[in-house]
Amino acid sequence: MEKRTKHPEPKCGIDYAFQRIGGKYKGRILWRLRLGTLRYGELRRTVTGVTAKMLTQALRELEDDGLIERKVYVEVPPKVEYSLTGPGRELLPFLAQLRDWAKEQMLVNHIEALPGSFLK
Amino acid sequence: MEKRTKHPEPKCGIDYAFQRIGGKYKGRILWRLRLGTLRYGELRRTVTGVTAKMLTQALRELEDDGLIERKVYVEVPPKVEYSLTGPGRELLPFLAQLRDWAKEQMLVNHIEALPGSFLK
DNA sequence: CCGCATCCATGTGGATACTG
DNA sequence: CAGTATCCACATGGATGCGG
Repeated sequence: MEKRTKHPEPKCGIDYAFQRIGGKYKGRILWRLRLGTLRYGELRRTVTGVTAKMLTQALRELEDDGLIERKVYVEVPPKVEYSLTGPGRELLPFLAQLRDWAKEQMLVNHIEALPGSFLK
Repeated sequence: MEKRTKHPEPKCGIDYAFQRIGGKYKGRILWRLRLGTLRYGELRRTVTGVTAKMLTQALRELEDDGLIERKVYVEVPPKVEYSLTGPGRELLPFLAQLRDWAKEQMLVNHIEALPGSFLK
């Protein structure tokens, strides 16, 4: 094992942000942590479809980028807790807004896709 | 040539949104289009680092997802213009705030990385 | 319980050449 | 000008097994 992902030089703010939260699972991980601390296993169960490998990788990158904090309890059985940092928490309003947009889009697209929809 | 990308079933709103705008260049493309219509060549020059292949692919997916509109002028030389649709425009406040967050993070991280910073 | 190591399939993305 | 077509390197991501 060696280096953890190093981002290429961002071209602008939008680029910088997407390098940090643009992964396949990172948005959902941050969103799951909005209500407070979660253990590794809880994240793995609630972020459906993620494998242990990808979850660990995403968590490490989020940690390296200062968006989440990783706290290890040295005990048996092991316990590791993840929580948002200040910068990570600042992303929540944007994610909420994005979620609202998505919910509206899903509704509209679903209605338009219906056969014989009254909107057509 | 055949099928253009089909998204897997989204797990939630956050997932849905990132499937549509989460690519390597999509955020920057949408952001560049915030001020109005742009031609293909203009996009290619201003979205630095993108190749023709990837730009075309991203534009097609954004079009399929209803976030941008593609308008072809049948003339010589050819001319193709891209602009945001209604749903695409609704993403701009999100991108603007994300950009603000990123600018702040870049500033803070840069200061902390300086040797002998007064913040340390 | 929370990972890491390894192998392997598939996807992403760049370089180059070509076209209506 | 605005793309396609082809080739290929590398990254992403899944499956499985092992370890503190």
